[in-house]
Amino acid sequence: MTLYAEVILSLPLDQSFSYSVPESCEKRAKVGSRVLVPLGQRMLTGFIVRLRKRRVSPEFELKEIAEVLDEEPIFSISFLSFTRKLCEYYYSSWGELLQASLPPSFILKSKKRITLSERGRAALRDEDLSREETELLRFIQKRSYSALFLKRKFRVRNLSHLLSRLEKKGFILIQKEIAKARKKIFSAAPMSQTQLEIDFSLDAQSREVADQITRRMEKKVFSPFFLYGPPEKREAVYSRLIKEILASGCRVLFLVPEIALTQTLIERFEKKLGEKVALLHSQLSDRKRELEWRKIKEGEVDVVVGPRSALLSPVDHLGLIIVDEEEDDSYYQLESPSYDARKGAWLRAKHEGAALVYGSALPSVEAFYRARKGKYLYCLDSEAREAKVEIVDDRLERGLISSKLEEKISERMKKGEQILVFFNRRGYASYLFCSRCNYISRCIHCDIALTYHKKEGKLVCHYCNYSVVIMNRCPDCGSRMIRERGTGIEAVEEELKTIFPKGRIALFTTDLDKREQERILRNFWTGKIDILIGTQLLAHQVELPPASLIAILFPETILTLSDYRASQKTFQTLSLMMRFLKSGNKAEVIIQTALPHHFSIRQVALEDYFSFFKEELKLRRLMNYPPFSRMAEILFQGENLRNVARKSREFSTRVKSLEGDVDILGPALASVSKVRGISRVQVILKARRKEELDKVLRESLKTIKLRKSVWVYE
DNA sequence: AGCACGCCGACT
DNA sequence: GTCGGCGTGCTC
Repeated sequence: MTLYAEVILSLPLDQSFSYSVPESCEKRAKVGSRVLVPLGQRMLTGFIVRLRKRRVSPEFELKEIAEVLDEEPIFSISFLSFTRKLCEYYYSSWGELLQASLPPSFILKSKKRITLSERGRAALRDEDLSREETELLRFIQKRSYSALFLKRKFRVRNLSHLLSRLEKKGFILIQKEIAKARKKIFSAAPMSQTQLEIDFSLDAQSREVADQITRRMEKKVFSPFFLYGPPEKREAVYSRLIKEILASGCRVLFLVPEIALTQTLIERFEKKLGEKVALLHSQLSDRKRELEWRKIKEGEVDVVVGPRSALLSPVDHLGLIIVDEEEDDSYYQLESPSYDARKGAWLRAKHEGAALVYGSALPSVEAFYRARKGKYLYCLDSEAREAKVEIVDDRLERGLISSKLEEKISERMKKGEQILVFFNRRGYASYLFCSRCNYISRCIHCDIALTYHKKEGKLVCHYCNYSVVIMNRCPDCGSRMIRERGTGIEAVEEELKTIFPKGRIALFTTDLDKREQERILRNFWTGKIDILIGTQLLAHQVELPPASLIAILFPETILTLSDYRASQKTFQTLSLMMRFLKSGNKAEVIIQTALPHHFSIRQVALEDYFSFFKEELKLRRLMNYPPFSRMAEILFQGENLRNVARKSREFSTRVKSLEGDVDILGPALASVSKVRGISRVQVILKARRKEELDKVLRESLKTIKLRKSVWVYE
């Protein structure tokens, strides 16, 4: 009797494909196994998600599975159902998510190899060929190439046309081959005996919290916790919980923000937890990643530490998931397959009956609200400190650096103390314009003005990196009256260098490469820099030597973003910066702003998260933003705006025609309406509950055939 | 996604 | 007439 398999492929489709299982594969074809299957002209790696004894749709002949790639299923049933839930929640493709959870070498697919034939060689000599034909045949003279490579190399739109023509004429050979899977390497690493060195120094309050959580954890049913408190105390509680869970024979998943996994943290973890920990991070090579994946799969690892993608690692017997620094947005993957690892952790813990611990000193308003409401908030008091914070009203100032700030910096410099300056805009000026004809240089690929980078003498697009050498005449009217508008961080540096010519001043931005960034940090640590000026990148550093003066310039660059979370982002970023303040009452912070009365700036100054939370929550309630509603942002993208606009209108009409209590905003051009030549139109949906969004979105997304991304905010 | 097919203007 | 650009629709 024939078996039929339902197979999920890594395509941007919300659909499975059915294949018949040939007798030779019947034993190994199991739910959760990888298979090689034919689809159209290709061979692809898919995943069996269901086996049937009878075929469902008898209308057409099914193809056979070509090969089962695994001896034992690579995905457990519970992992399959968890990932399915996760991508349903975020409207992503299940196949893409499953693929993303595996090392790249586990995915086999056919590739077309193109080789020049003898006749082709002759034709190249003797025959008259079109420009494109000659170009391609010449290119493949020396060696053969894959079709995909050629497609990228030549910007021919319809390569398959060209290739099949050449094949018909006998000029080229097209072979389909499947890259050989590397031999299975089962790293037979011996079970490590490393004793866990865990620090138990918990104060009374932390011990009480840890005990409460432990008691609930022992029941081995899903239970969420939110740990609100400073990093050292959270870490102590985590250590204790990890120990408890390990003792009970379960494993731990520990998620941290992308940027937090620096070498120092990795070393610390290794020391504390020994070899039974797998550390996943972005610098890992494919080879190393595969090795770690296998170690986790084989159960040789008890604790998996990593950024959001670690959520998808194959840990069995999961007893505890920790999501530290819950407020960090790097948990939300915006590229396909998009998902939020914070919600993902919730879903996974629920599936596995595990405990879930979020931790933060600056929780997102949404999570904090839910934790309070759901009665799973646990507070660890931080030691009150009285930082001296002063808000300087910039509207009364003339220069970039207020006289107050200048005075303070000068004082600190005299004492030989270090200063941190935060300003969140790269470049020297937002743009250049001609004061005669008002011409502004814009990016040719994106709908945005080019940012002036004085050091490089360039105008740069911050969206696609396109750049042009700076002009001294207006390209439009030829006038020399080129002016700057909008201050960037390079201008801050220039101004400070003018005021303090002897000061050792450095910039810290993403414009520097990794090595330069490290060099600057080292120099700041060793005291070779007096004033370090940086953007977000600086604020997100895990550690910096404490500074006795921190200057925050124009936080309104974040506050005026068109995002309902702008206040929260401001509060978070400024608080992050203020972590680097030296303790003791001599240290101080200056916030120089044109919005000195805004509540998020005032409450940062008071270091009062709770007041900020209450204020922000009030606004969210008034405006019906999350956590009081759920929002979905749908971004339509395409080469011609006409088509994108038409499809997005079609979509909104469809949504409106469906029954549902959903508000619809747009379609409207996205805030940057074109990026890399792709036009962008967005629609925002708002509803009381996620289910209401689902009801209309599932239906209407299917019918619109255009590249689209969906993001969920809740 | 990637691939084939079919339609249409333009150029030997 | 063919070539090559482009939109459309399907893949078990």
